[in-house]
Amino acid sequence: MENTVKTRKTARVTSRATGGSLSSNGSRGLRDDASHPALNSFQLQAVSFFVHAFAALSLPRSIGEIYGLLFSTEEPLSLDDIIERLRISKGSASEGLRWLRSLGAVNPVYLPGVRKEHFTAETSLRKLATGYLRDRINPHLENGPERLRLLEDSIEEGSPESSFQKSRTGQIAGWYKFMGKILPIVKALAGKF
Amino acid sequence: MENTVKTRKTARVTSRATGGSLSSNGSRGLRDDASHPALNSFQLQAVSFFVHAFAALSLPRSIGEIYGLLFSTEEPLSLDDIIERLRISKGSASEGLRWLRSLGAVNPVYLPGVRKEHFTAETSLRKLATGYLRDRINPHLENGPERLRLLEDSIEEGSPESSFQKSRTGQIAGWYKFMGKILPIVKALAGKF
DNA sequence: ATATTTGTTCAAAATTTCTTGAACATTCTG
DNA sequence: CAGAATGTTCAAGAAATTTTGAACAAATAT
Repeated sequence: MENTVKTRKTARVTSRATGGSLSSNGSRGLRDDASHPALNSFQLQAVSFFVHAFAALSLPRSIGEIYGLLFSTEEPLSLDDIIERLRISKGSASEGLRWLRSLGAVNPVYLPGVRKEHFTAETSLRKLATGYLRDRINPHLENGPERLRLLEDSIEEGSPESSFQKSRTGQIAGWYKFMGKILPIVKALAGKF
Repeated sequence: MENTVKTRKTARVTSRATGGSLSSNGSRGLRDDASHPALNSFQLQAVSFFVHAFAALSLPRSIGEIYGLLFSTEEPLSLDDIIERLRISKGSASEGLRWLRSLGAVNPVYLPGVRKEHFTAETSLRKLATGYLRDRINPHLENGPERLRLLEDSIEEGSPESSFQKSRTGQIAGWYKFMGKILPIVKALAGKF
């Protein structure tokens, strides 16, 4: 469902693991153009790490890159810092930051006397998990009851299948109950880390 | 990150919710050509339901369609039954079934005297959750220790950042511990549904 | 052994998703 | 207020993923 390794227009190279073992610099492809601030080895490795981790959630590479850079950098960075260092477009950086911000994965830092907005990575597991669940999981669960009702309404009452169909919708109802139970547990446990 | 609604070559139409509320038949686009077995309303609704649910996990539509059809059909279905009823290609059906089978989301049913392999949907939450975690989550977690070591090895010992970098890698180590704790809980609770 | 049925694989086409870059909006500065 | 700085949006292009369909392989029947 995801496999190949291809080259990009720019110097960036996808880092999809080729099945085999991890190269010491999992994702290269951050151009190191003398005139621009290069990433140190920890930052490079962190970007690689998060690009991979975010890909596991089918999230775009640019988001992993941005989070990885902020995660591995102590000072707050501005949009332009991110663009320069990762050599991604303004559009990607802006949209990526917007996404991370809405999740709560990134914290705005107000630096007195500085115009540009700066950000640091949020690393609290509780906040990250809560944000992810809120933004990516809940929206689907909220539709749940309505979708379930649609399904129930389509049961062919009186037909020979109706009994089977009822057991199936019952099954789904159980799945929703499971989600209702497990999510609070996840949040609670995440709070301990 | 996913938004538009477009038309396909065939009669299929994407069912990406347009933000608004759910149409009574969320995903149409299953051609209803007089010569082929049509889906009943419950099946149509179920396919729509699972296409949507699987999309939440960024899984291909065809997989949702296949699972939805099996879920909503009492009798075991063969590859050809699936192709006919969903009007998808042999390739998609075969690969989709392979994927569902490897997850354990689909059960082969051996019908005496019947050549074709037939399948029913597995609906046990425990089995589905276990399969999903095994196939899609564990592989990433297994790389974890190696990736973490790469990151630790890239810490610039002695530099002013090294302390910060150590706290960051410590953070990640904590995340892995969290996963180690939560996954068994998820499996255990799933077993109760 | 040969033909037929069943299922898999994979290159090319279709589709979706992501990225870029430039236009636009907004806020600040002098 | 004009101009500069900062950030957002979005259409077009690039890249990645999914689907198709046809060739191939395997298994069974005749």
